[in-house]
Amino acid sequence: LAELLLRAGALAERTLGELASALGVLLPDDPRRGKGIPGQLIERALGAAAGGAPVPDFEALGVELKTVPTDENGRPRESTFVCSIAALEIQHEEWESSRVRKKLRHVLWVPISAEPAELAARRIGVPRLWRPCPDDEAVLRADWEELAGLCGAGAIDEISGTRGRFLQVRPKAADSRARTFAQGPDDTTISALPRGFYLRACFTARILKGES
Amino acid sequence: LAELLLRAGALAERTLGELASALGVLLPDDPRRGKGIPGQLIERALGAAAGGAPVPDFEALGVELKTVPTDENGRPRESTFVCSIAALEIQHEEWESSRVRKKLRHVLWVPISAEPAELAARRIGVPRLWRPCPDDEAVLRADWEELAGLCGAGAIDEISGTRGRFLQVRPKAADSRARTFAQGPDDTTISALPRGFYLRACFTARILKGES
DNA sequence: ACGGATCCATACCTGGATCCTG
DNA sequence: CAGGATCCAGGTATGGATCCGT
Repeated sequence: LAELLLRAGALAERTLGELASALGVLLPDDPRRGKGIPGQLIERALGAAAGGAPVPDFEALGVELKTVPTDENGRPRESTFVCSIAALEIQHEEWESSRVRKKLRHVLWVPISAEPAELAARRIGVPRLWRPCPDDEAVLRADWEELAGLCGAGAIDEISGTRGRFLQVRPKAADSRARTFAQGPDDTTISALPRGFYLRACFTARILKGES
Repeated sequence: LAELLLRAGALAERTLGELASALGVLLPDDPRRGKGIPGQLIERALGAAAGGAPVPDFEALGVELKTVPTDENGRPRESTFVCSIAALEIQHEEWESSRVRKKLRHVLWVPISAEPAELAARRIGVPRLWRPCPDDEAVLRADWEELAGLCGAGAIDEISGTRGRFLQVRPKAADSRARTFAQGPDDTTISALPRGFYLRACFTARILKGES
């Protein structure tokens, strides 16, 4: 853990362009074409496990890595994706064993300034290792239980991004025509837009400021 | 059904090259690079539903399409792939509702001479619409129950291609390093090579000769 | 001769997220 | 300004099968 923090701290003040050339990665000119690049560069720089596996980024430590784009004042510009929703299985899940809780038990946050827009010039900030305090976990749990409850009750299409105080449900798909199978009313199955859990920017702002 | 047979019959004696140019498809020179091309050309020529969906090729008719490569005497040169094995779910399946049985309930067989090797010169043969007779279905069922039973009991890695009289289990993967999750002994989960069900050539030979 | 190994394409899913318009 | 829409990569699954070494 100490080593992870050291290595992450050593990235602060460097630009993504420096990181990319050190790793031999070519950056796209248009940032819209590389939405996931910052996160993947930091993963590689810190030796995180590569995608796919259902394990934390730093498995031995149980630590998840999240990069977050900030404005010039260090405030998050965006919400943070947590995980996708398995819309047929969530009705059988409980908060204690949920994917959201697992992802958020221990997180290394790495802020990255989104000014300027050009990927190569964006500058990495000071990382912060975080665990939710009991009060925050209580809110996350309440949000999760409300949202997961709606999904499990066949009301996934009734959920809008306005629900939830820290945690929200929003689309997570290639486009709005994408479809997955979801729980419908009364044990039926419906076709629905794939969705995921996200942390609101107001919550991650508190984390980055050290108020959580 | 009559129309399907008419259209399939109209393909007999034509070459894959003729079909490909009629459909605007470019054939690879090396047949090893186009193992699935003959089947896909026939699918398109007959207006079968394209891949992906868990439905028969001709859904309204409940008919599955299978092409089979033959030697100069019309004997199958290869076994015929039926379907992949969902190695974690097969323990809950029964023959009556199995994917193998669904696929084989009603099949339009289209033989295609594999001489010469060059794809464009291969000639389509006379199609045959087939349903398994009760005796054959009894053998298929016995084979399936033996093989599926082994999978469900966590012995998928014990199955070799020698088991089964008409139906066998063989690898179905990009290569031998591919892995999927499978049922292990005593409710454990193991990592195993993906496998599929295949019909032996001795069985499809009888079908093509009209002896089944 | 045939059992194990392999080839191609498409779709879906997850994980990395940010874009953008009303 | 934030909820809905979207972008990319990589892995897995399935469906179309045939290749090839022992």
